[in-house]
Amino acid sequence: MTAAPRTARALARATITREIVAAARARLAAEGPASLSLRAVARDVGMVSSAVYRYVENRDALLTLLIVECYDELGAAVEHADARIADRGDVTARWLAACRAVRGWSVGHPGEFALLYGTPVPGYAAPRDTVDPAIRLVLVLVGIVADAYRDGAVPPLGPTVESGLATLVAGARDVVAARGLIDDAPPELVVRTLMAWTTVLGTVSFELFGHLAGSVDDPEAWFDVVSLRLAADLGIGLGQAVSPG
Amino acid sequence: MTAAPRTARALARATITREIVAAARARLAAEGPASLSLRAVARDVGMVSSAVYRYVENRDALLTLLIVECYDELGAAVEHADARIADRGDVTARWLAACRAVRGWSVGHPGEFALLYGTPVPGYAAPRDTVDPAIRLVLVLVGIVADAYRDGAVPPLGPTVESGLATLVAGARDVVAARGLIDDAPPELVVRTLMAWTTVLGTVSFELFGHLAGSVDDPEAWFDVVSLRLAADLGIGLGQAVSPG
DNA sequence: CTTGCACAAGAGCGGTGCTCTCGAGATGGA
DNA sequence: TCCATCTCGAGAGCACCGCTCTTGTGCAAG
Repeated sequence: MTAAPRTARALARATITREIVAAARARLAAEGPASLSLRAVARDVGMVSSAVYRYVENRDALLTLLIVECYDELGAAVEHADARIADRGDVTARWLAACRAVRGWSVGHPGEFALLYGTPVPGYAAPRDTVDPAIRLVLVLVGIVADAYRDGAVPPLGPTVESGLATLVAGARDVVAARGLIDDAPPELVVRTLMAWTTVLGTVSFELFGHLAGSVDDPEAWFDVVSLRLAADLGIGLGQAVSPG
Repeated sequence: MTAAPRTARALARATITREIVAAARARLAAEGPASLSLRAVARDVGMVSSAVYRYVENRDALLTLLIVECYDELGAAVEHADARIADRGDVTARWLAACRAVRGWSVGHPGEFALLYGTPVPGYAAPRDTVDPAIRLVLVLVGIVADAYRDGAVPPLGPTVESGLATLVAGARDVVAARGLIDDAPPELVVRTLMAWTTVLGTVSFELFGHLAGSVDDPEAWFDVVSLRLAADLGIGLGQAVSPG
C-alpha cells in the first residue's frame, strides 16, 4: 500500500504477506478472533512460526490488517447494496437495503464481526489506520439520511429539546461535514442517525452473540422490523404497513 | 448453592471455591475475560494450578460462575436503582435511573461487561444457569414499561402495522407473562421495549468498545440523551425539554 | 485405631507468543 | 564477474497457557 513493489524481492514479500493475511482470514472465519494463533497461520502457509515475524510485526499487527480488510469488505458490501438502488430515489428502500447488507455480511461472517464489534483484544488499541475503513459503512447510512434531508423527505425535525446537543455530537457533525455529506447538519438529525446506527449494530450483536435466544425466533424478520421502525423514527420511513421478511 | 455445607470438609470446600471465584473476579476486572488464566488465579490463591481443578471443572466452568455472579450483580444494581424511586411513581425517572444503573455498572466494570455482552468465548455456549440471571435486569426495564402501561401512562399504541408481529416476539411475551408482569402484553409494547433495550446496550457497548470515539465527546451525557429519547419513544417519556447530564 | 477418601503438589503433554542465532541464498555494487 | 551485504527460513529456546495423571499426605468416618 505504501509504494509499488518493483524489485523481485519486494514483489515476493508482498505476495507472501498477502498469503499470510489470507490464511489468517480463513482461520478468523473458522474460529473467531480469540483463538486465532499466529503459529497456526504459519503452519497453513507452510512456514515455521518464527518466519512469519519477518512479515508481520506481531499478532496484534496481523489483527489490525484483518480489521482493516474486514471493515473495507463490510463497507463495500453496504455501499454496493445502496448504490444498486440509489437511482430509484426511494430512501426507505435504500435504508432497508443498507441495513440488510450490514446484517447479511455479519451473519455470513460471524468471526469477522466479532473482531470488528466484539470485545477488543485485551491490550489492543485500534490504530489510526482502522478508523477510516470503520466509518465507511456508517457514511453510507448517513448519506442516505442526508439525501432524504436534502430532498425534503425528512419532515420538520421540531425544536431540539436538549441543551448542548450540538456540542455533544460535534465530533460526528465534523466527520459528516468533512466528507461533504451535509454542511452544518442539524444536530437533531445527527443524533437520530447515531441512535439508529447504534440500534442496528446492537440488534446484529444481540443476534450473533446469542442474547436474542428465547425472545425472538426469526432474527431476520426481527431485523427487518427494527430497520423499518428506525427508518420511520428517522423520518425517512413510510410510516405505514410494511410486512417483515 | 445446592445444599447447605454441614461437614467441615464441605465448609472448607465452599470457602475455597469462593476464594477462587473471588480471585478470578479480581483478575477479570483487571484484565478482561480473554486473558483470564486459571493458572494465574491459582497463584493468587496460593495453589498450584492443578489443585484448582478439584474445585472448578475447567476454565469455562469458572467463566460460567463469573457470568452468573456478574449478571446477578448488574441485575441487583438496576433493581436497586429502580426500587429506590419506584414509590414516586414517575416512570420516566425510573426508566432513566434504571438505564443509568446499567451504564454505571458497565463503565465501572468494563472487564465484566465484556464477559457478559462482548464476544462469546470461542467454544463456549452459555449454560441454562445463566439465562435467569441474565434476564433479571431486562425484567426491571420491562417492569417499568409494564407499570406505565397498566397505569395508562402509555398513550394509545396505534395499530400494529407489521404482520406477524405477535408471533415474532412470542418468546419475549411468554417470558413477560411467565413473570406475571403483563398478561397478554401488546406486541407493540414488547417490540418497543426490546428495541429500546437493544439501543441501551448498544450505546454502552459502543462506549466501552471504543466505537464512539471521535463522534461523541461526553458519553455520559450522550447516554442520558439516548435514554430519555428511548423513554419518549416508548411512550413513557416527558416528550419535552430535558437537559442532559 | 485403621481404613479410605479428599486433597495439594508435581511432572508432563501439547499448545501459544515471541526472541535469538545461524546458515543459505539472492541482491546489487565494484 | 566477484564479493560484500542483506534478506529470509529454520531451529532452539523462554515463559506462559489448559489440562491430565500420578504421588504422597493428612483428615475423617467407621
